[in-house]
Amino acid sequence: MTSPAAACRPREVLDIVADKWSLFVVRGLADGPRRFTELKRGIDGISQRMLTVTLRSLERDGLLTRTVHNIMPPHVSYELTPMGGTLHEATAPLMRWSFENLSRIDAARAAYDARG
Amino acid sequence: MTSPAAACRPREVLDIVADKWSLFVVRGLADGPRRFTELKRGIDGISQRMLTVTLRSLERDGLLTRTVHNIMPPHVSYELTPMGGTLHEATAPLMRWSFENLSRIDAARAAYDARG
DNA sequence: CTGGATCCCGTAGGATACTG
DNA sequence: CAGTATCCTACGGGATCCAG
Repeated sequence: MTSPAAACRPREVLDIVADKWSLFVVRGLADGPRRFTELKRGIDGISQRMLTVTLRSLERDGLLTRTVHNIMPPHVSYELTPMGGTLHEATAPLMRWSFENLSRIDAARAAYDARG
Repeated sequence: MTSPAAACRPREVLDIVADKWSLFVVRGLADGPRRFTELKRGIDGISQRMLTVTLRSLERDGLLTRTVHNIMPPHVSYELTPMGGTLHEATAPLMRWSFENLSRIDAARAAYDARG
């Protein structure tokens, strides 16, 4: 692509947001540490594989920490890092916007589809 | 904060955000109406097909309007609706977060990969 | 200039089964 | 409980050609 350096690259960070599950995991950890199964129960529709993959990715990005507590029985807890916390705060307006505009978007879609 | 309920479906709206190109298109229209080729030039790496697809999707959701000027040569302009404008505003904190944390994320990734 | 129509490939991601 | 390992399919998305 050889793009000029002038192009800022929100791409890399927005890929975190653009991920299908990342924001839901971040949101699931917003109120404090959670364990794997707690997280899975709290995120509707996520598969165990995608929860694992997403957690690994967020851990790699320094947004959450993974702590193994014991040998047996296995007990692993996940917790947002400070940076993960600020990410969650940064997404708050977007979340609010989502709730406030869901019905309007539904209406727009219906109208668009009706126009054929 | 973050009341536990709200088991709504942010999924549908977050899918807009989770889209690879939507936020870039919204951003490209933030300063006023733009034409197809202007948008394409402004969004680094987007293909003509994905720009078309993304524009259609955003139009369907009521986030932007498409206006065809019946002159030669063909002239189509896209413009954010008020709702599209508020979406852009809602993403502002996230954009700011991106710029502020890019280097930190790069460092976290490097450290993670080094440990691995 | 603004796209629509095809072709084609890589990968995201779901289902399932197995392990420490 | 908290994953890992496969398998497999759908769809995202790039390249290319064509049309109004």
